Amino acid sequence: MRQGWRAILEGMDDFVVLGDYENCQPAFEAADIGDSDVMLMDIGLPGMNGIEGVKYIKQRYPDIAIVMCTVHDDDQNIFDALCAGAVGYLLKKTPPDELVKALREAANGGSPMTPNIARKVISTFHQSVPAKKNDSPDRLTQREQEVLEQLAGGYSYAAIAEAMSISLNGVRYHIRGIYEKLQVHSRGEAVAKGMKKRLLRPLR
Amino acid sequence: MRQGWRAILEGMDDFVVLGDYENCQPAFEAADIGDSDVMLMDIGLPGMNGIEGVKYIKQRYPDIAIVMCTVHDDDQNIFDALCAGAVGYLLKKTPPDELVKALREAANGGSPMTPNIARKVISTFHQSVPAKKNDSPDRLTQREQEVLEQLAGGYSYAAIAEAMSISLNGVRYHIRGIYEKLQVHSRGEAVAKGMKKRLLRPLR
DNA sequence: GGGATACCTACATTTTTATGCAGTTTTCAT
DNA sequence: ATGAAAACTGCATAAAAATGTAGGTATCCC
Repeated sequence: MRQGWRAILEGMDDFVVLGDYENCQPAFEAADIGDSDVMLMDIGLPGMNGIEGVKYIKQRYPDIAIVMCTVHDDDQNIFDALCAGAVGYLLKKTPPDELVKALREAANGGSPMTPNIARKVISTFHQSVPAKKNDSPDRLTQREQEVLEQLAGGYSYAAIAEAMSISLNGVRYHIRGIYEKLQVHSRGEAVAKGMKKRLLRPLR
Repeated sequence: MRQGWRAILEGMDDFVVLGDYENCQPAFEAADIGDSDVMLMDIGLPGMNGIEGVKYIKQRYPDIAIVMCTVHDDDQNIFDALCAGAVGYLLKKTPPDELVKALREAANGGSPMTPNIARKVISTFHQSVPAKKNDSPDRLTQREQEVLEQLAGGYSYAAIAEAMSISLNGVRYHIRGIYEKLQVHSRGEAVAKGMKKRLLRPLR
């Protein structure tokens, strides 16, 4: 597969293949590794796996655009790779012409992904819908939602009280409601659970 | 512009245009609005803006795939739209053939985006690189990083102590370090700041 | 052989949080 | 008109968390 791609890429006049390796070790020892603009990386590799490989490269050469190309399409691997610093994520079944297009895109500041993976990524932003009147046995009230957001922001009860123009006890009242509905017993847990349940937007 | 797109889409035999509207109000009143598979939405609209529009639709018809198509390419608008529930984000300069392709992609479970926007989205996953020995006047130590992750998980000091096999005071020791380096005075603030600084992976 | 840094323990004190209990007001649906 | 739900207020107490002070041990660098 590697050989095939090398051949294809060498055939394009806007690509130069600096090297191809079966695993991270020899690749990272190559003298010209730092000259790469784009790097294609697998995950299931002998020795250091691809995700660790991404971290390693990112630490030394932060400007190389790394695109994952692997058979793994589970959330864990996808998000781990992206967190590690990969800019794109393709599956091995990607046809050659799309791969070439993807590499160009990566080199030009884009982030090539399969449509499916793109949707997974985008979905992490979606907040849970308030839902009119139905389902969730105990969804947060308007005010509770507001308090939860403040909690996530790291403000003290006193600060929240002031921001919301209510008393300290008022804040306590809402927090009680939040804890009960979320089934937690501390601020940290509430925020963590709020994130998981998409009640809070990722605070970035 | 709307008229142009309508004409183009009506020309495709796999599209049926249910309607096109200048703003949200009349669109949401259309009887067949719920039958849509895909919806194209602008942001700068008279009356209810596009982001609010997305929320409104998502609440009533969660299965409609909404693709933003707008001139706004600033982070705020992009992420607000995605948080509100949009599955794709295009710019108005998108040529017709790509737009059609994007709408098909959206209908088939994909998330069309311009390469630039895709990179912005992916970048939110990237964690700050540990950095060998240089810069950041006070970056967290290995252990502090671990503790911060536990804090973000919502665990109590006691739980963290057990998980890390150190004493309660050991946990306190590291938390001190974190607070000082992050210039905060509470758990919530530390987690919030850790997220902003990309020290923590978005906990989704 | 220092000196700096990370890692850890222990103890004490003050602030915040978490919870229990009680009561008032407004709104909204039956 | 009645009742449930939401949005508060107050007071009290126990449990956590935040901070200050004071050590002790490794490791790495010059």
